[in-house]
Order: sequence, then structure tokens, then C-alpha cells
Amino acid sequence: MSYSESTIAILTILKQLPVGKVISYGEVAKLAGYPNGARQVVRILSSLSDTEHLPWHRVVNKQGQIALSGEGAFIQKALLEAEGVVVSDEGKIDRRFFVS
DNA sequence: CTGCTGACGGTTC
DNA sequence: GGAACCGCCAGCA
Repeated sequence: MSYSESTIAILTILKQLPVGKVISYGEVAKLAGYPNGARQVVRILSSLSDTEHLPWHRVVNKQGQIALSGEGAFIQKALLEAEGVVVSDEGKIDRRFFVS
């Protein structure tokens, strides 16, 4: 189970994400040292979220909207609200819930 | 090796 | 304010 450097860096950032806060894919990548690695973050969340126990639901796009469609978005919305994050009906999150 | 894909982002019109 | 386009890079057929 050895991951590439970028993967490990991204995993580290995600695990440090505080409860009740959200972050954008781009921010995660940026903090991990990969300014334009948003797509790698996406990959990691979709394929390693369960095995690495990542808070995948705390990651949304920069517009504060849930990037998933269908049930996934519904579940993410529920998980976020359970942590105190306010999500509008359209699945939009206010900037004040973003880290930094 | 080549090409396609994706839970994105920034710019442009 | 929003749609369209392009760039990004790792994984996979």
C-alpha cells in the first residue's frame, strides 16, 4: 500500500481538516503543494475515501457547491449538516464555512 | 506508448 | 451572472 508523493500529501491535508469546516478541491491540492492538482484530489476522494477513512463530504468545489450528483450529493449534504455546516437546498455552502 | 476520463479551476466572451 | 473552453495530471483500457 504505497501511495505516490502527491497522494500522501493530499491525504495528510484531508485528515487535518477540522470538523464543521469544508474546503475546496483546489485548496486541498494547493496546501498539499500541487497548485493545479485538483483532479488528483478528486481521484483520491473517489477511490481512497473508504480505505483511508477520509472526510470526503467536507470537500466541495470552490463555489461551495457539492460536486456530486444524485444520491451522493444528498448524503454529503446530510453529513455536513450533521457537523453544523449549513447547506442550502441547492447544496450550496456559505464561504464562512471554508477553512482560512 | 496513446488516448480517454474525471466529485476541478481559471479565463474569456 | 453564466456558459464555453482549455489546462491540469494520475489512473486505466
